[in-house]
Amino acid sequence: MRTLTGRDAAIVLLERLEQVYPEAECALNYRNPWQLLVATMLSAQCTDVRVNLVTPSLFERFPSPEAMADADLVEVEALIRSTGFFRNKAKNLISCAAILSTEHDGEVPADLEQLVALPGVGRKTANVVLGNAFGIPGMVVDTHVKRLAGRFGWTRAEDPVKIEKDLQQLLPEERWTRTGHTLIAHGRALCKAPTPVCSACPIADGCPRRGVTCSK
DNA sequence: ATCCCGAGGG
DNA sequence: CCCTCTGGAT
Repeated sequence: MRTLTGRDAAIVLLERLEQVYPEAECALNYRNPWQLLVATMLSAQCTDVRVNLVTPSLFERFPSPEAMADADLVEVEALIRSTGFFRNKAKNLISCAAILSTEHDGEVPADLEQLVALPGVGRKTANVVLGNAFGIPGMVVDTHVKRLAGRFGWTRAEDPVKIEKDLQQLLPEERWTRTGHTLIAHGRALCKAPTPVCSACPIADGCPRRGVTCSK
C-alpha cells in the first residue's frame, strides 16, 4: 500500500466526516433557484430554521423576481424582520429582483460571476445557489469552512477566495458541494472556534491540529 | 454573553 | 483593514 498523498489523506478524512454527518445538506426550504437565492440571502447571521419560518409567506406574496421587483420596501421588511439585518436584506432583495427581471429575463443566472454581481450576493451565497439549485459544483467557504480547512492543513490562505481556490484544487469538483455541508456540520458540532472539542471528535486521530486550542 | 452556513461600505 | 447592519435562540 502506497503512502497517502495530501489529497488522498484529505479525502479519507472527508469520507470519515461524511459518515459522521450523513444528513449534512442544505436545510433551507425552496422549490426553485429564485427561492433558494432569497432564502440564502436571508440566512446571513440567522438560523436556517428561522429563515424557513418566514419564506412561505414571502414566496407566496412574491413568487418571482418580477413580483419582488415592484415590492414595497416596508412590506418586505415586515415579512423578513425576524431574520435580522432586515433593512439591508429587504433593500438587497428588491434591487436584486429588479436586476433579475430586467437584465436576466426573470431567471436566476447559473453562473458564479453573474450571481456575485447581484446586490447582497457574495461568493458564499452564489456557491450555495450553484451547488444546490443548479447542481453545479460550488465550493462554499464560510466561517466554518475557513476555520476547518486551516486546521486540517488544507490551506494556508486567510482570504476566502484563495481558500476557495485551494479547496477546488485539493478536491475533485464532484465533492465541492457536499464538502461545504460536511465541514459546516462538523464546525458547528465539535470543531468550534476558538476551542474545538477534540476529546469528542471522531476524526481526531487523523487531524493535524488535534488537541490544539487555537483562536482561528 | 455568544452564536447563527455574510455582504457592503469607508 | 475596519466597521456596520439585526433579531432570535441558547
